[in-house]
Amino acid sequence: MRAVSKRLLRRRFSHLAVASRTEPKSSSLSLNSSLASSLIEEFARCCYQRELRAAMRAMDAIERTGVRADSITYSELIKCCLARGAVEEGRIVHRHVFSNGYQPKTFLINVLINMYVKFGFLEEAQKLFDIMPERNVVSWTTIIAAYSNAKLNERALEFLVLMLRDGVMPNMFTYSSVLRACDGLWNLRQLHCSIFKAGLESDVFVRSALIDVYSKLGELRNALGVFNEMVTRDSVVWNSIIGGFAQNGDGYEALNLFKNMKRAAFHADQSTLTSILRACTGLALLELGRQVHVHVLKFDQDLILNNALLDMYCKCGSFEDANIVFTKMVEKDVISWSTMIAGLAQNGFSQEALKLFENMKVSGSKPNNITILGVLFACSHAGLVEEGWHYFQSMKQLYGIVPEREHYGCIIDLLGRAGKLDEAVRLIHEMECEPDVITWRTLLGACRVHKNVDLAIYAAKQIQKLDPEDAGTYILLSNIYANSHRWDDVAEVRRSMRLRGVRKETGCSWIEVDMQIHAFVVGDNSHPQMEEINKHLSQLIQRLKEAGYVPDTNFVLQDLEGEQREDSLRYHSEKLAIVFGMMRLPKEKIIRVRKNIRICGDCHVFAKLIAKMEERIVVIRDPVRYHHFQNGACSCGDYW
DNA sequence: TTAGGGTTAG
Repeated sequence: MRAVSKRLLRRRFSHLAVASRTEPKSSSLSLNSSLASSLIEEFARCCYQRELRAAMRAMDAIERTGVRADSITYSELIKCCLARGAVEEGRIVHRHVFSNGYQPKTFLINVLINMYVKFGFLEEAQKLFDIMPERNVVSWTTIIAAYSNAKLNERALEFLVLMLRDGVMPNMFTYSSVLRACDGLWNLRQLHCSIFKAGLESDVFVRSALIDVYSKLGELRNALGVFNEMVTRDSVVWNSIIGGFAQNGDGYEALNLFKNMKRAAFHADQSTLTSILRACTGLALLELGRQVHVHVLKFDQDLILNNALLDMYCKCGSFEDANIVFTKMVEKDVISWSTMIAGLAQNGFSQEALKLFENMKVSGSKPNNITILGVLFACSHAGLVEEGWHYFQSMKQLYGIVPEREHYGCIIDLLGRAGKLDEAVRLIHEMECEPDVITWRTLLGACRVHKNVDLAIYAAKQIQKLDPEDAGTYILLSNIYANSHRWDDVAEVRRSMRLRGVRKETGCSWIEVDMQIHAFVVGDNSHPQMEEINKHLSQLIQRLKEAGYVPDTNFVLQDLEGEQREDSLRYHSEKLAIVFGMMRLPKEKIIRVRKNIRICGDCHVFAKLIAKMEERIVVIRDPVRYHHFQNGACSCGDYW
């Protein structure tokens, strides 16, 4: 126990001595002021040391002497209850506050409301708020913040309107709370205007809330505008803007802002590092991620940060590192398990993912909808039809998780890949939720693998009904026609694309070498070493051909002939990136390539052969999964 | 007495 000096107690609780002299006394009891003073001193000591039970006893004793504790005394006791998480004692104080028909001051009711809010009893907070004779800005702000935090956005905004009608002016506390309740740009702009009119736009809390909400709505230019206008920034504001860019998939800008943050002499804390890890994850920057890991060690008990680290290693294709972090983690939650399960599944270790799911259940952690998605993904990508069905059908019964569109999507993928296209279509029609573009595109992908042209056309038409601008559909359809040598239909698809202004996403691959990112796009010769890369690639292809490699021209979209067809395959961006990696990275280093569209069959064969012939490990991450190439094989088992 | 930032899928 801490030793407390009397001087400190007097300074902190000087008001109590005053209270013992000024508060109304019971008429039937004469006050023994010396007894009250000593009890008050005992009460103050207990509150200061958070000895709740002793403080409650002291409060009882004080009131038995006929002294009613004042508002500040009660509020100290409520702080004590909050610090101890003592709900029942909080309720007892509540009863004391209102005993003998006493009408407490607005200040004290606010404290009680705040106590119920912090304990999570919103209804009780609301009841107290309703019976208040007078409500000040703190009363309104406390209740608005409570609804904002509970994600009851409409209610929070409704109370702001009621507050204004009541003639109470919101302050910076109110605005920073209510901003989080904005789920649309219209509300946000209105509030931003009100903040400006009230002259509160310079408050750092309000600014960080504005940055955060603009970011969450994807309005990064507005978020950056608010940030740039700030004269004085603190670390939370920096974290808000960095997090905003990281969460919206602009890792480059997040990293750039992080550099500026360091230049402005701010240190990275857990929140900063989490966002930076997310940026590394999005850009597949494993080496930078490893450097961030060194800083994460300072916060090795931080669960959120460790989870971000797990995700970074999984998504950057280094499952070994993820496993080391996961094993060392003292605390694991459903996100840690789900990240690892999905990470294993995406990296092609389906059986291991399912084993980990069993371990998770043994550990007592309860799976959520995302965990099950990872499990179904593992089954789907390994062609485990029976296991997938089992998990899908039991998820509601065992874990109370209602299948959502994404879960159906995994099963449609599972059935489709296994060639059970009719069953996949039947399931789409039986879904409890409406199929969306992704559902139909999943079926379309399966049609392409199994060359079912008629069903592909049906699926594509469903997609085009929902989204006539979807470029992916045109590409897949064009692919199917090309593989069936239906060049007239290919031309028709391309004509429709031109008419609608739909453009195919250009394939791009990235590779990190010496902490620099190198990007490769078909037909773009701007890379300074492109001549050397092309030369190296031609030599490699020649050697591969001598070893039996035949370019698979079925993946060529255009209706080209002979060598022209081969050429368009030769310069696929992932091939350029792999060759560049071979040129620049030592043999023991893994060649890690990130791609914006899915890997084609020819590049897949190429990577397998290169891995064998050059004795290298190649990892390619496409938007859906990872391919680990080693010894002439891929972790996906050629099923993707 | 009231307020701000970070993690899993899609």
